[in-house]
Amino acid sequence: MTKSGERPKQRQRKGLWSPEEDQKLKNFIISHGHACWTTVPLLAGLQRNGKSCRLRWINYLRPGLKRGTFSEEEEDIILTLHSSLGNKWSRIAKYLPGRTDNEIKNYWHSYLKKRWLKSQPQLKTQISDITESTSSLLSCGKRNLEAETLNHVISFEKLAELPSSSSSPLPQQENNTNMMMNNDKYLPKLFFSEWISSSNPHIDYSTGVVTDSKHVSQTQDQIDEEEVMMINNSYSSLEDVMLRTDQFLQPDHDYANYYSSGDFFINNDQSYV
DNA sequence: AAAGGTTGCAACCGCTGGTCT
DNA sequence: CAGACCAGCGGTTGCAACCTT
Repeated sequence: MTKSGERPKQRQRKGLWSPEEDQKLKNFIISHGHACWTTVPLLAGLQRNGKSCRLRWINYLRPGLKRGTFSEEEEDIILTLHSSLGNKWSRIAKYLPGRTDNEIKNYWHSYLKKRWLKSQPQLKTQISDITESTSSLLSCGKRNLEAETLNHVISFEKLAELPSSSSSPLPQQENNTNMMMNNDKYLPKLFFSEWISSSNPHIDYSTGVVTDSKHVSQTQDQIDEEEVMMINNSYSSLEDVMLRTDQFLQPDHDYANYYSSGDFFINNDQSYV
């Protein structure tokens, strides 16, 4: 450290990350977490700045990230949320588990914006129609994915306005298929990452950060296994999430036990266990 | 096959707001 | 209260891969 508190100037690398750098960063954060991003590169032996490490971790290395193309449901969510939130990519990303704000932003600029511009007048009409018809559709039990997507999004938007509460984030809502009773027994599947972060203290899957030193000794295999489980979970479709929230959990189940046993997740054949 | 254009994505930059001293 | 520091966010850039001519 210099007199002014600056760290000694070290030649910092820029540009694409090498597999070796990725491995170093991943290993370091998995075993130590990141108390302060500016110290991470120093302690991990990387010639990068903390900001770069943080970005690399969040956008590429952290567990639970979904890779690959966006589903139609995800596209719809982005379009709908963008119409109400604007370019609030981080907020939009909160509703798409496994997707990063950067990924969503890139997808918007490269593809969705064009689609949106093309279909905007049509989209407005659709949304207004959907809004009008949602309550009647739901009351007669008819499945309409678009209507339910919108309803879902509206519910989540309200949720986002609430003060953060990891244990029980859901507001009381009536006549809404996506919001269950606010008693921690029924929750929509989209909140899995938040549940895991609260029920599994050593890894916060919303950021992928190891937070509890008691678990530092966890092996790479164990972590990889959890990562795979998380990824598998992320690939459940929005329809699964929205239409089956009443099925996938029974009252009185212990989420932490579900998580640790693996029973919590969906089988490959998409049946719930 | 080669050159030029386009696209997609990773990473950087600058700004903002929160926290600490 | 002011300044320093940091994390997070959104806009922008750079570049490799792909496509078109």
